[in-house]
Amino acid sequence: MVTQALDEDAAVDLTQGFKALGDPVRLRLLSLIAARAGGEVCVCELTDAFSLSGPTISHHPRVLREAGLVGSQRRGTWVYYWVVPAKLAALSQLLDTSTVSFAAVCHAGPGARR
Amino acid sequence: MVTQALDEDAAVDLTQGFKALGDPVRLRLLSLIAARAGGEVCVCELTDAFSLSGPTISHHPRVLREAGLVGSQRRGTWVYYWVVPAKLAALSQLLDTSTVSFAAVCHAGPGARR
DNA sequence: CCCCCTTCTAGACGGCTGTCAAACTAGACG
DNA sequence: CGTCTAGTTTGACAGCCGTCTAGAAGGGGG
Repeated sequence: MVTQALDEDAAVDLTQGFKALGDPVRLRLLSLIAARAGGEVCVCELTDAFSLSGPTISHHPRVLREAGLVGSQRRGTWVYYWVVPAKLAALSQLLDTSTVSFAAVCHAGPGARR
Repeated sequence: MVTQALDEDAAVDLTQGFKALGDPVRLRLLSLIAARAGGEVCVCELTDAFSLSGPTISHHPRVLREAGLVGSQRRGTWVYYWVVPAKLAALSQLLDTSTVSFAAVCHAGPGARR
């Protein structure tokens, strides 16, 4: 069954998510958004939470958004961000050693492999 | 109180793990190791699975090891790697939106904590 | 229409990171 | 000891990434 693991394409795709999480600022940013039960957080709140320049703060949510981990919308003057639970769940499940984890994604067939 | 999320120290610590996963080669490497029910995989098998130079292959498991995601041991001529389920579980749980996730780590309250 | 506030874009810069070739170390086997 | 295989270390180099400053774009309010 599972002697084979992730094929390259799947790995690259998933990597996007993990790469986005691989920065302290973004991880805190995401946690800040996720911790908000209401779901939405205004960028201005994010700016206040870090001692970083505006553009830098602006940069990180974009990375999270491009990785599919959060969504965003402008309403009037302010921009709001919210998490995309499905994407987080997908990454979470991959690491969950108590489930099929890697095995499920991997298999891509018996001999497939570059 | 959970309006606040991950503090910086916690974020940096967790980031190590995600950063290690943020590379297609390492993700595939890890999946290759994790998919092995026996648990252990010889480096030579990893080398065969990728078309990368020896040193490069050698580099990636080291990153995984330094992130605490895998362990390694030399036995005779060969070196073996195995996963550290606890570490993977910790990362997985953080992303599991059905649990306390970020909230739990952040709050640093009643005893619990990484 | 003009100004202000919020947010993003553009460009630049320094540091980190993935890769390789070359050389070295650790064991096994005569 | 000599030599072969397995793996790591070292050093170099290109490309990516996080950060900043400066400036632009989207809207609200006099």
